Amino acid sequence: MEESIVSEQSSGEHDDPSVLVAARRAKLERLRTELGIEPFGQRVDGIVPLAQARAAFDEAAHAGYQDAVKAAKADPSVRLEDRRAAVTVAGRVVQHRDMGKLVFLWLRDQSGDLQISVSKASVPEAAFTVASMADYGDLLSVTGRVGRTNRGETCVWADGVTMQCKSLEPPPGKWHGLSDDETRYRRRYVDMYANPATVRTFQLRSRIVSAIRRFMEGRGYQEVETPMMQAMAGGAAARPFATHHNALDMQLFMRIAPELYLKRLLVGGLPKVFEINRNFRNEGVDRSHNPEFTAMEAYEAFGDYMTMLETVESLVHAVACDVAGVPEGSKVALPFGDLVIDYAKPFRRVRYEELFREALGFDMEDEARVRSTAKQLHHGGSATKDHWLLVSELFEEKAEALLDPSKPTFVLDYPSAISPLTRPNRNRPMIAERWDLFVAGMEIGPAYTELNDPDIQLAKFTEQIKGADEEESTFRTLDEDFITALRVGMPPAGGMGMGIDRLVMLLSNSQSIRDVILFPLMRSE
RNA sequence: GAUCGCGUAGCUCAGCCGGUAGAGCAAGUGACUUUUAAUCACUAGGUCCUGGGUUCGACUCCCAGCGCGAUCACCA
Repeated sequence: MEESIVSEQSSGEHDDPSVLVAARRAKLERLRTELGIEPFGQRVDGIVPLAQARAAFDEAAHAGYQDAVKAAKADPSVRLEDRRAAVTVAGRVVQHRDMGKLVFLWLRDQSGDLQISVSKASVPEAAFTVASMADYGDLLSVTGRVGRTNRGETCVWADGVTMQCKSLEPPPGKWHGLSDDETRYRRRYVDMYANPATVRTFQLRSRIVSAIRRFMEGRGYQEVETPMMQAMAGGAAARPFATHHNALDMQLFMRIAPELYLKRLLVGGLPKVFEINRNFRNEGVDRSHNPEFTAMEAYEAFGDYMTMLETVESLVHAVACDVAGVPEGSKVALPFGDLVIDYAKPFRRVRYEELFREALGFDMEDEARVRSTAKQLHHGGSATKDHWLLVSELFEEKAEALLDPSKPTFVLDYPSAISPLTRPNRNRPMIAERWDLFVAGMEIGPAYTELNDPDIQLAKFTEQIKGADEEESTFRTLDEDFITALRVGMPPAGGMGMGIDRLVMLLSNSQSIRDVILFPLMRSE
C-alpha cells in the first residue's frame, strides 16, 4: 500500500522514470487532494529579505519571551507576552530536518539563508504538513516571530507556512552542491540557488557596471545606444555574425563595435559620449572570449589618447575602490587567482618601443635583427613577412611577458604600421597615438587619438578592404556614410574601448569569462 | 579549427589485468519537539554520453561522433 504511490507514478501517468521526480509529483497531488492546498501560490505582501529578518532579532525580546513562557507554564492564567519581531519571509528550501513534531528548515533568498523552526503545537495542521513535506528546492513563505533555538540559531518561529511553489525537478546535492561547470552554465537558475557565490558575483557585476555609469556621468559623458544590427559591421577587425531582415530583404550584421556610430555623434555635436552594450564577434571561445560580450566605448571631443588614459586610469581605480569598499584615492589591491592586483594610481606606463628594446635587446626599427631573431625563434616567414608584422609577433611573445601581471600597465605608442586606422603622431608619424591597458596578462582595452581627416580615413579604409581575403571581403565593405560624416567634420577626439566582462573577471576574482556572464553561449545539447 | 583531458545514480565521486557496478548525500516508509552535513532502521534508484568494432563476454580495449574543460590558433 505505502509503496504504491511511487511505483505507479514512476511506471505510469508521468513518463519520467526518475523516482525523485515521481516523489515530488506525488506530494503535489497529496497537497491538492488530501489537504486542498494549491501548491503554486499567490501574491504575498510585506515579505522582508531573510537578512533583514535575521537582523530583526532582539535579545531582550527573546529573553522576555522565554521568561514569559516559563511563567505561563507555572501559572497558566498569566497572559503570554511576545515582543519578538513579527515577520513574513519567503525563500527556497535548502535544508530540511524533520524531528517528528518539530521541523527545522532553511530558506535561501538573495540576501542569505535563515532557519525556520516549525513546531507542530504552534501552527495549523496543514501548515505543519507543508513544512514536513517540504523538499529541497520548494519555495515557501513563512510568517512568524524572530527568535532563537536552544542551540543558539537565530530563526523564525513559524506561525504560518505556505507552499508558494512546489519544485518538480531533482535538486543538486545539499552538501557538495553543484560544481559541474557545464550544468552551472546551462542551468544558471540552479547554479544561482545552489551556489550563493554565483549570486554574489552577479550582484558585484551589477554594482561594477553601475559604478562605471556613475563615473562616466560624473565626468559629463552622455550614455547613448547605437545600432547593434548594422548593414555594415565596422569599427574593428573581427568577423561578424550575419543575419537577415525579411520584410526589407536586407542582409544585416550584428555589430562588432559601436565605434563608427559613436563618432557620428561627435560629428552631430555631442562632446562626450559612451555606450555600454554588447558586441558580437564570430570568433573562437575560451576563458576570456564569449561570442557576445559587453564593452564600453567612449569618445571625447577635443581630447586625445592621453585624455582617455587619465579617464580609464581614474575609472578603473574608482571602480576597484568601490568594490574594495575604500575611498577613492586610497591604496587598493584585489586578489585575482594567485595574484594581488594593485589598482593604486598611477598605473604603470611603458612605451612600446622601449619595452621592445628591453625585451629583445635591439631597436624595433632594426629590420635585419628583427628578421634574424624571428628566424631564431622559429617564426614562419621571417624573410618574407612585413617587418612590422614580425615586430608585433616578437613583441607579443617576448615583451608582453615582461609586464608585471599584478600591476595594471598602459603600453603606449604602437608602431603606426600595425595600427593602420589610428592617427599617427604629428612629429613622429612612425608612432601611432594608441595605448593598450594590460592587467593580469589580459588586454582590458585600447584607446586612440582618433583620425578626423576624411581623406586619410578613406585611404586607410580602402587599403584595408584591398587587403581583405575572399572570406573577409564578404563582410568588409566601405562605410561611405561614415566618410561623409567625417567630411561634415568631426572634432579631434580621444576614444577608448574597455571589455566590461574582463574587468568584472578581475574585480570579482573569476578565472573564466563564463563565470561573469549569466548565460554564456553553449553548444546545443 | 588543432591537440590533450574528462563524461558512471538527482548531486559529489569510487571502481574494473575485460566477467553487465559501488559509496556518501539526496529520495521513499517508519521512529523522534531543539536540529546545524541531525540520528537510527528498512527500501528503492543505473541506456556506466552515443554509435560501431574486437571478444565467449565491454562500463573497462579500439574507432567514430556528441558535449564539457584546458592549451593553441583567430580575436578583445
